Amino acid sequence: MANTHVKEMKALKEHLGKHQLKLTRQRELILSAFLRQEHITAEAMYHQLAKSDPHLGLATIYRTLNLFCDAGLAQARHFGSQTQYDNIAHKGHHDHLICTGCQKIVEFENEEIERLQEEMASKNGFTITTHRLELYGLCSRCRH
Amino acid sequence: MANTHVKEMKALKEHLGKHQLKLTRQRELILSAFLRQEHITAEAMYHQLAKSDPHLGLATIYRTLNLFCDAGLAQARHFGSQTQYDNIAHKGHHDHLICTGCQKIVEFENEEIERLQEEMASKNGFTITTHRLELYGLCSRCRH
DNA sequence: TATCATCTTGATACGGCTTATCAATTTCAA
DNA sequence: TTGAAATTGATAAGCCGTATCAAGATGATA
Repeated sequence: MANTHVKEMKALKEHLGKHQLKLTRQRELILSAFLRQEHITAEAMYHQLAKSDPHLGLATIYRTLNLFCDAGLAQARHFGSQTQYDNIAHKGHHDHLICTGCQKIVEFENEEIERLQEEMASKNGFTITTHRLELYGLCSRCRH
Repeated sequence: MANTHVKEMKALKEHLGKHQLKLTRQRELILSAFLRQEHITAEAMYHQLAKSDPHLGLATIYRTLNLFCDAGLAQARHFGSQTQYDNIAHKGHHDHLICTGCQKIVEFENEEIERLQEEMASKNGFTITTHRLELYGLCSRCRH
């Protein structure tokens, strides 16, 4: 495990400890691979990791990515017929523009929107830990 | 068919005409039910319409809702494991503040955020048809 | 309005994605 | 080191949406 991901590793261990779960070789491997991505599907990760560990099961990948969601490291997003697991660390300021024609995804960030979100939250007594903003529509190509 | 939905009916007929498709009893029934909703799943509509027409097939609902998407009356959006069909005519959106402690959901609206969304979209060549904004965090009560 | 090519429907089989199941294995606190 | 408890891998099962196809409905045409 690269020491660049110490923070996330620590967060995971904390979650595991709190819920009587165990740190396994597979969980370390999957975390390491996951943190290198901005977002990935279980299937894609399965093929990617087949090289380092040919016996790693697809079910384990699904279970582990869902575990990361519980631990606050990942966020699941349903798109098309698949589930994308977003890396929260990268995603912090990445919102999505999604073309419903060709499924293209464009990422963007806007500080002003973030600021207004904070404002709306505090106005309602909330403290935001994460958010999700997706704009659906047609890209210039698909509009015709 | 209620005469309140004349405009949408006309749009549908236009699409049907252009593509050599036919206007059927089922399509009229489903359109009428669909326009009363802001968004609905095929399954939900299936149960809802079972009263008026017990023989209406689920496949027909899926086909017809997808047809509405093609005709520009509806917009499919993947949510959880299901597909929500949004009524395009309903433009008023509410966004959500979701407490991860007690699961409370607070709805809010912010014109400025909507405006900035449009801005980001057009900057990337997109035309937005719908969006989704969810802020996750803790409400004042759960913060302690 | 009767005809009939074409489209649509309803029932259901099918396929893709994700989760449940369970025996064997691994983890980790004592 | 030991053993209770969690995890894994293989795969069955489940869910959602689409494809298939015979039977029925539609609507352009005469």
